[in-house]
Amino acid sequence: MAAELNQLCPRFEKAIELLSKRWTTLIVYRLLDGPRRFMDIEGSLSNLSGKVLSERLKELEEAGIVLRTVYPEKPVRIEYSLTDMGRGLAPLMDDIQGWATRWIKIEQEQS
Amino acid sequence: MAAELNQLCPRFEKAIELLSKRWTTLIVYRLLDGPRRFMDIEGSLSNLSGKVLSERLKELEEAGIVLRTVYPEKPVRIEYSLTDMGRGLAPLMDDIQGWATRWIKIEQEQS
DNA sequence: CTCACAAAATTACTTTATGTAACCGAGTAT
DNA sequence: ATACTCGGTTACATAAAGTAATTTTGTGAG
Repeated sequence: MAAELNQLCPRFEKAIELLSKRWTTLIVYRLLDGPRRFMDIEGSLSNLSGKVLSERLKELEEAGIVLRTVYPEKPVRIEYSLTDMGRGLAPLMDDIQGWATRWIKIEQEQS
Repeated sequence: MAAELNQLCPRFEKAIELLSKRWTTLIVYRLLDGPRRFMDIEGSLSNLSGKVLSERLKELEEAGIVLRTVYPEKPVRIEYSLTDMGRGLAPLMDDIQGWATRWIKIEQEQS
């Protein structure tokens, strides 16, 4: 019956909703290096299917994080890049990297 | 046929795998305020089911992020709290909050 | 001890999200 | 025309998450 005592900040909630979807963070991470084509992203993240990549890119474009650019060249070329909003996620990635380096242990196979 | 050109840091990958699971970040966020009981976490995050909360807490405990403490009181009390590793995620949360405040727009209902 | 109670977890079942692979469509090259 | 590439979708199969009932564990009442 009682409402939640501690409401979350709606922006924070929205951000989490976006970022904690499977693959989203890794796609953004890949795009931090620069613009990439559909194929390149798909090929660089194993187990990521074209179907889901397509969905995620649409969501990210809709959210203003990713920009889709069509280059009308010989074979038309489509590139995905980060907007300022997307590049604003860089410090976040650094935090994750830093935290992971400090705390995550990778298990070596025992021979 | 060709292997991926840019391998991800395994620690980074592991961190993302942990943190980008649905609910994980929000559970950790709630625990940043201090220890909480199962019921309290469940009640404070709408749509989070007890089943998944149970799974996530086990994963987080396994990963060393969350500590489960049993207090043998009148009705036994079980509290979940963050370890140092878990508290190490605080800056990340702050970054997300900062990014969200800067970039996320919340749509108001039009009357 | 047996019964009832409460919180923490689990189980069975339904719904949603993701993975797989085949296919479409536009543009080029042969 | 034929075949090939890239971006994208569709149909179908599997895995993850939501719902609600149930079990477990430990208390206290009788």
